Amino acid sequence: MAHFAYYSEENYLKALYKLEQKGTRKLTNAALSKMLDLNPATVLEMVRKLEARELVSLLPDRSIQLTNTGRQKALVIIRKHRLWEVFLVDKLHYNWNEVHELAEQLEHIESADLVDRLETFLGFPAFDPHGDPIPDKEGHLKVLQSIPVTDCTPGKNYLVQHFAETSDAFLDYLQQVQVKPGIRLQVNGINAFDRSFNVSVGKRNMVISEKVAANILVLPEGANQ
Amino acid sequence: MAHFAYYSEENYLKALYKLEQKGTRKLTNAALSKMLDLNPATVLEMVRKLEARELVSLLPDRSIQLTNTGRQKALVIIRKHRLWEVFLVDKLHYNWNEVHELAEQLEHIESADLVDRLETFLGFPAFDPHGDPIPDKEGHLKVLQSIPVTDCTPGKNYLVQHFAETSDAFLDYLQQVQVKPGIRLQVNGINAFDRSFNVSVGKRNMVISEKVAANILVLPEGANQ
DNA sequence: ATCATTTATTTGGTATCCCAAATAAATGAT
DNA sequence: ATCATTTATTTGGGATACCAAATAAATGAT
Ligand SMILES: [Mn+2]
Ligand SMILES: [Mn+2]
Ligand SMILES: [Mn+2]
Ligand SMILES: [Mn+2]
Repeated sequence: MAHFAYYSEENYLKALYKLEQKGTRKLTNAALSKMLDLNPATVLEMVRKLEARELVSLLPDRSIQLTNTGRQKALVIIRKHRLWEVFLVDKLHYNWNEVHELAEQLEHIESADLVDRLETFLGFPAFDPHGDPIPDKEGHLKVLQSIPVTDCTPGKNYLVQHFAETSDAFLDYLQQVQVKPGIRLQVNGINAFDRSFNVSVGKRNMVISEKVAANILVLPEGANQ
Repeated sequence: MAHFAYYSEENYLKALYKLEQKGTRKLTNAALSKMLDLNPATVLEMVRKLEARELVSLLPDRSIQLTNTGRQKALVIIRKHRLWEVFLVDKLHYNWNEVHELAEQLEHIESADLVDRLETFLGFPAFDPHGDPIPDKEGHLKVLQSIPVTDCTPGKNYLVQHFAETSDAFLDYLQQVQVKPGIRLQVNGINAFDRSFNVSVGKRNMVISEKVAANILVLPEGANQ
């Protein structure tokens, strides 16, 4: 085993990929520092190392861009992270809101084929326990057509697909109110006063804040995954 | 997750435990450096850090001794290492001679209960794929009464238990000649010329060098494990 | 006891990642 | 255009973990 693990490099690439996916137009040092919760000086230093390794490009306007190599590497880490999460939930019976931190560690295990064997063992799952798609061996990621609950047509049936937020606080909340991927959801109405949402989830009626509604992403029932 | 992993500390403790078990009477810096394949200056520096952390004691004769805390920590790592090896062989279908390096990484995953869940999932195995006993939750390790093939009574039946050597070269050799834990072994005779051993392994007869014989550890057939 | 070899230790580096504090540059609101 | 705020960058450090080369100390064989 190599003595330098380059865990950090992998975490930076993943963070950059996530910012890129979020549609952040100009990927700044400040945004990346905030996402990684690290000092901007640290991040600047590291980004320059990543540039030397040709994993990111620093554009003239000082914005940071993943190279194809960098993006590919990020997708490998995401693939590993999500497959380990499936393992933890399906095989070790963790709750789906408990596995993220462990997967943060496991995603860095270095091996040519461990993750592929894991995928086979798990029966080639398409989604992780949070409803996020798992990149295939070639790094291809399914693009989801999901929309936030705030954009749902009232009265129409939807299926919860995944979530825009991934914080522990939000996942714990979802666990508590029993909202998870695959469950049926319908918007019954919106309270004009605070823009909170009356929804049916499974067989229960409940009220969720606009903020929560914006972070639950759903698919129209019967749509292709 | 803490940013300092202390992988090295764990590897040092494991190495010290193994030297201790091997019966090395005076545990020197030189022996530890050789086992870890690191520069003696590096090892000395690290041993002093371990002493500051009260995981080892440096005796007046400059020998290194694990404290109880240090030994307990070593046993936790060994427990994790061996359970991950069982996972890799039983669930991901690796060969038993391919899993050591991967387990070297996986043993460092930090979690309060991952290893216990893994143990449950694997059905509480008593031994790893190499025949070595797995410490329990409290760090208790079965003491094996195994003896090297060089000490066997010719004509008597034995079962291969585990191995004194764990190098890749040796494990690959064993895989090639199909010697693995659980297989029956009998010494038919010893060649006076080079002290090589004529043995029956399973249903086959073969000749093994004295060095190989010394590194295969067996139990009399019918003995308590 | 002497001398050669081995072992332990010191010294001065390196690489990876991280920080705080100071400064410089860019941005934005008036 | 001016000034305040935000962002980027520089500078000087720190921790973990490693190395090579020089020196000191211990060991062992004669
Ligand atoms: Mn996750
Ligand atoms: Mn991570
Ligand atoms: Mn290890
Ligand atoms: Mn083993």
